[in-house]
Amino acid sequence: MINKDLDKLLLALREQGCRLSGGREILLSVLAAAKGPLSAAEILISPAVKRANINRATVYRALSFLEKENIIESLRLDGDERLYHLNFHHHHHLLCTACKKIEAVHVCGLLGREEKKIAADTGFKVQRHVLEFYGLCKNCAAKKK
Amino acid sequence: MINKDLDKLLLALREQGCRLSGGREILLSVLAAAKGPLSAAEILISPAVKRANINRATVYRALSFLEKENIIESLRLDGDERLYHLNFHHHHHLLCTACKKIEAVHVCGLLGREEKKIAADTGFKVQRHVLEFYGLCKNCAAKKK
DNA sequence: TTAATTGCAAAAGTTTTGCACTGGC
DNA sequence: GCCAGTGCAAAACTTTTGCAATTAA
Repeated sequence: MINKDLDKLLLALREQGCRLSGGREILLSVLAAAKGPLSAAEILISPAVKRANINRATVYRALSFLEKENIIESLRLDGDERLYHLNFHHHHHLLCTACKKIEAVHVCGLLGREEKKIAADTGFKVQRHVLEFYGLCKNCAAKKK
Repeated sequence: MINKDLDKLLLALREQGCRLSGGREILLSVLAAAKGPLSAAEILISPAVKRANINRATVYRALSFLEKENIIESLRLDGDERLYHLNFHHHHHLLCTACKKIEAVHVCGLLGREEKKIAADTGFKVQRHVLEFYGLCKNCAAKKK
């Protein structure tokens, strides 16, 4: 499943006429294997990237390139760094403030309606949204009791 | 109105037993006068802060203190810096990707329901959420046509 | 008085850039 | 062969910290 998603994205890249360099492919495979969004720092210390000796500047350049091409998406959460993940299915996140775990969640229907309402009320034309939930995951909520 | 909001927050600060130093008061007045959330850099170059010669470190320390005390709220959007605004009414933002204007918008009812659903489905206990819309404001949308 | 707040300067952390070299197509 | 992509080192930018001096309560 992960590989199927990844293959689709690689195909999309080629179809957009982009070069698929070694660095970009490794980077995408790291993101595809990750359980949640990764920071540039986490990508840099991932075994695959270290093994291939991919430079910090290259990682940043590839990330911003892939984001521009809509292959990946970046998030700014409370922390200091930007987080990246594959842009395969649009989704949102549940961030546990205790253990820092990040889970994915699908919420969108209701925002579509809201966005239409915003357009009608204010004239603002929504192109995309960012929605993240902060709180306690099941485990941490149980511990706190 | 701005001053009424500000006064309430200053009162809240005192009631929480916090010192109300000159720096903090100026900083809050700058945030109160702003049309949208401000970055630390914008705060630093604001006339009031420059006039009072408030140090960069002081601004950052005051901001994180005030955030901890729930007097202000901070956001991470696409840009590189954190943005701050008074935490008077919880709200969200419409960010114009063309002219960078930021408008406030109130959306929350529907998220409350969604958060209950998340708790029921996943056990995750939502404490707060971040929701921001990116797109084109009325003016910019009209220009693009 | 005295504990909290501030200024200053320096450090830490993240991300970007210039330039010469390499590699994909 | 050509242009896009890369490595390296240095810079830029945002935010934090240690310490001595100051200030609000």
